[in-house]
Amino acid sequence: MSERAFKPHEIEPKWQDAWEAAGADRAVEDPGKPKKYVLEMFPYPSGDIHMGHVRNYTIGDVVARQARMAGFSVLHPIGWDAFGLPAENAAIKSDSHPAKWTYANIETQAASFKRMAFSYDWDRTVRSCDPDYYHWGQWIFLKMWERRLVERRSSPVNWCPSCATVLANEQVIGDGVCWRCKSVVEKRELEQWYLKITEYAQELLDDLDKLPGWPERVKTMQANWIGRSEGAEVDFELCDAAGEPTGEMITVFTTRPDTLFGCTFFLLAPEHPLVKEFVAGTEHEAAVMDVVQKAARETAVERQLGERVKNGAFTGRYVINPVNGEKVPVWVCDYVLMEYGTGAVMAVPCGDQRDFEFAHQYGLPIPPVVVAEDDPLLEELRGVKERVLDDVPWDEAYAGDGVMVQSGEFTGTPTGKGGEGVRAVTAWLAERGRGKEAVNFRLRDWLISRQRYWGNPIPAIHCSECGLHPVAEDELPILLPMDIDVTKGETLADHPEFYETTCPVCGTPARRETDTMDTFTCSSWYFLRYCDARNSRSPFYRDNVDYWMPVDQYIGGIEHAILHLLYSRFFTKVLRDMGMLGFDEPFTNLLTQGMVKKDGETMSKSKGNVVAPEEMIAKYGADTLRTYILFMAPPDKDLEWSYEGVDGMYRWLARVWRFVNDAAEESANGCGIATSQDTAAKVLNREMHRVTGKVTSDIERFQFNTAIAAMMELTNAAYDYRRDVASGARDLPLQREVAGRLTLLLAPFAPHMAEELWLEVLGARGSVHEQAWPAFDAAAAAADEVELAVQVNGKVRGRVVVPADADVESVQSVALAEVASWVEGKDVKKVVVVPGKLVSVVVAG
RNA sequence: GCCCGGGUGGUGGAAUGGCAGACACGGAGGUCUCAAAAACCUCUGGGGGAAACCCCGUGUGGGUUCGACUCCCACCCCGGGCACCA
Repeated sequence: MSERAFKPHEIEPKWQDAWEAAGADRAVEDPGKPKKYVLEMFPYPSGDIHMGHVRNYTIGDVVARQARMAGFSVLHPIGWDAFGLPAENAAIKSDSHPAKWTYANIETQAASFKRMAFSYDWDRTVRSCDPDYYHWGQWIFLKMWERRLVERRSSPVNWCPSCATVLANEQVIGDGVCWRCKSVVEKRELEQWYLKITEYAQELLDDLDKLPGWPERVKTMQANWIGRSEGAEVDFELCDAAGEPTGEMITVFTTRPDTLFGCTFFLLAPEHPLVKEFVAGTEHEAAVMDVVQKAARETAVERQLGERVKNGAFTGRYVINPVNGEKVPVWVCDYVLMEYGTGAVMAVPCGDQRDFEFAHQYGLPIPPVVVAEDDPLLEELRGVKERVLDDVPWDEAYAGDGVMVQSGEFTGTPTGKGGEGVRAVTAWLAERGRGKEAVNFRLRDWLISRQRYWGNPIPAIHCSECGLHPVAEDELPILLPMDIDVTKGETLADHPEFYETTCPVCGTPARRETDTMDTFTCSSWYFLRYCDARNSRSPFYRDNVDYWMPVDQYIGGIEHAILHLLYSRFFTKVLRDMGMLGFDEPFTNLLTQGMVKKDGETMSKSKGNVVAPEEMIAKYGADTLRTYILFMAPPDKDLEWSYEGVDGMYRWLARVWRFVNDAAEESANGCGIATSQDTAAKVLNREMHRVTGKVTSDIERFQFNTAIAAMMELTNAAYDYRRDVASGARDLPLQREVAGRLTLLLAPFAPHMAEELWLEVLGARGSVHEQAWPAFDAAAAAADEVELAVQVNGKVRGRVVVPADADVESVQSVALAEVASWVEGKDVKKVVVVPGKLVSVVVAG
């Protein structure tokens, strides 16, 4: 037989050109079809594509291609997250300009994506470093400013000495290192720009419940990051240096107001403004300032190291506990954080492990106020209202549920997390105006300013006469100047021609802001821009966004579980409140794909274990690479690269190729007969229908590995048929139908080969990618006879073949006969028949 | 410490509570060939047995069930996130 050889390198470029010329992948708003927005996180143009890209974008491409065949109007766009520090570092290394490096890499990656046959609508390409994109990033910033969501203020911030810029909280990862360069982050007190994401903390938390299509893991991480705590704010009255009440209040946040009677000291963060005021010129100044300075010097890493020693010092001042009027000493200590709550804490050593340790260290009293029901101590203290015991006999604090003791009128109240005691004490305080219910979040505002050149300029002007002003909307975009030499370490702050301007309010000489925005501001709305990518009057029109959004399927790495995904949710909610769009959440379904590893480790140049996608395309073709990377593991799990596995995938595709060619040729020559009644043909026909259903449902559930396995089973069934049935006796129309079906099912995975088989081998009309996805026929997939396992007391002792529609009684009797020797002489207690599966016989004796 | 995942052959991995190990890689043997490659065929969890077949087996120990990789309880190990957050 003179069949055509499988030559991926000839057919792949041919079809890529043909599809591009035909504009095959353009997204069209077709009112006659349901829409589907399939999106993969856009890449950073860091150089050649790597296997992580191949995996991410292949997953998305299979989903997009299958959706088109299944009758959806599909938006599947691509772009580049093109601002950022690596471009500056690369420019310094190569004595070049970040723009040059960035655009060159975009070209390289785009060419690779085309070679991989990713079916993008290239007309909608977005590059975040293009002025027509970052223009609208600046515009959104101004709109946020109008809505009081932008703030410039001074606070302790994270500083990366290697990147020479500040970082957002979310960008400090692991043991206090920079997310990008892994350097140890320092604390500095600086004035910076913030987006007030905390205004949306509650909604960002609540709306996680609106995302059933997100992995539980990601939602948990976001919920933990937002970190909501319920409790109360309690006002303590300050005393003056002589210990006399001043009438002035200081507020603390606590989750356990029910333990207020156990408060024996009061703590201030080292950075708290009252600290210096309290100790200035007193005998306590030296010791307190020692604690303050030590805390300031401490790096994030030092804080992580081993068992932390708590440092503290008495300030000489007192506050008054509102529930019992007790005078409580005020200490400064390094485990209280200025950024959380009010920077002041009521210490309850019997109920909080940190306070417990601190009290031990400095010899402060630890009176028990909440005692567990099963604690013998409760017998001694039950009903005791006044403080009679000053030190608990415990080795550690008790934070669980229990009964209040030594707590005045509240003594005897059951309490614990959300217990009655919490509500009772809070209500008591509220009645007297000394406290109220309160909620605190761990989430901090998003620090977005960066002291770097290659980013979106912040559109603001500093006037020494009249303050800080936004740039006028019609002056946007503030163009990022190109004549900056980063190889000399220059930033915008080194270029007067950029920053010298006049104040838009008073007209005096003023200074333009020289910080740029965090790149994550660019990636927080790019998915909206794709819906209306060439709009020059607005970031996007609402009609277009409301048509395509929300993203039906979003695909990307787990490393963005908090960062990008949280910021994008925030932007979406703000834009919704601005009336720019009409939905609450940007990404309906999220798939976090696993990493591609080699020898158990992530691929990296320094480890020398990188497998280059382009080399694999050159050796096997893109179809093999695409199919392989989906077959090796479920998409959300890590994948271990195997060269042998790629060989195997190539072999299978070649096997499919030969079968389709043989089936087409035999059909054309007519060297067989139609005998679709025989058993072998029935088996093959059924397998074709079963596999159609399996591949369809597996793609829906992102189980690409089992979808491919099912297609392999169909291939094997086809080869079994050809082996078992002599060439003159084959059912040629069936063979041809199977060949066509396999080609259609394979189209999203191996698009070039499927197209070649469809048009050139099977001689069909119209691109395979424009064909309707084959419908699943359950009746045709059903067998008329089924084999059942017969169990006796849970063990398989035989098998019977029965008609698929056999009634329970006849199945039972056939099954009992099959296992007669196991049942003989025993008492049959029960027979369970599971249709199509098995028969379970229970015997005794 | 708290919160998520996960633990199945030599390997990657399959199994709406229903025959554990689909599919593939690797391995062994074979067909074709002067030979090799390719292709094709057979076998491939462990133990016992000549064989039919039997016993054991999804991290460990219990439980629910006619039946558990799957559900429940306790524990061990691995990976990830958070962590002096009051």
